[in-house]
Amino acid sequence: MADTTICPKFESALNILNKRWTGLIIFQLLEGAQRFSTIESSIGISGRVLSERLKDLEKQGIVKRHVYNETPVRIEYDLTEKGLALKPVLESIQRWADNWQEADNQSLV
Amino acid sequence: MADTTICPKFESALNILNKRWTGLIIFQLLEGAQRFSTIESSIGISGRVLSERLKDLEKQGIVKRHVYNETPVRIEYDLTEKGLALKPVLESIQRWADNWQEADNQSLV
DNA sequence: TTAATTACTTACTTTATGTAACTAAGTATA
DNA sequence: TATACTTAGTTACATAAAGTAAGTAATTAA
Repeated sequence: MADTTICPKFESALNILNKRWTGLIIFQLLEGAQRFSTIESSIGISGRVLSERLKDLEKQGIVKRHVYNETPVRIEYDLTEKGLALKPVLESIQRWADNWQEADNQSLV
Repeated sequence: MADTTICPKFESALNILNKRWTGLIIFQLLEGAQRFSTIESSIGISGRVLSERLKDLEKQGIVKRHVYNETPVRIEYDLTEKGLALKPVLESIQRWADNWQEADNQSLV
């Protein structure tokens, strides 16, 4: 794949959103900290990919993992400040969707 | 893949952006109508996938294809009103990137 | 006649994602 | 004591998506 001349910050930001599921994961976490299994079932992602995404997002400083030594162990993920800063992005997508998307376009995926 | 309970319009909007390359294609077209080979080389996408994406985007009413019978034939793609309406989305991503992304994060893709 | 140009398509390879079963640590139950 | 349950993953394998490189069709130029 060739290098491009577009702003690298912008490109790396797009590379977060253009991976499948990341948008929905962040959207979910905007509602507050959540556990692995909750995210998994609420957005319908597979555990394999969720695990991969959360590690990516943690590495990028967008998500933070918290371990609570209860029984059984409780682990929660929440957004960092950097992650919370994506809220306007998700909101602008929501606005566009409300104005321009048909409600039954899911099949066009 | 399970059904989710999240707003279907929002989900289908995310499904546009979370396909690889669509964000960059739209970003390019925000600068005005462009031909296939121009988009191809400016963002570094392969012809195979670009062809696929442009068809998708056309089907969703985001991009319009214009044929000019010159020699050799000139074909240009530009954004529809619906496509242009994505400008604020791309701008909010740009803003987030400026504030939060490191310039050298490309490798984290 | 051969080559060049544009906008693709085709065949094949590599990477990403989906599915389902499995593991580890701790606790509860029979 | 052995079995089962829970959460948070991981592993192995299958399918789908994307990358690569070569090919095609139409038209024109050398």
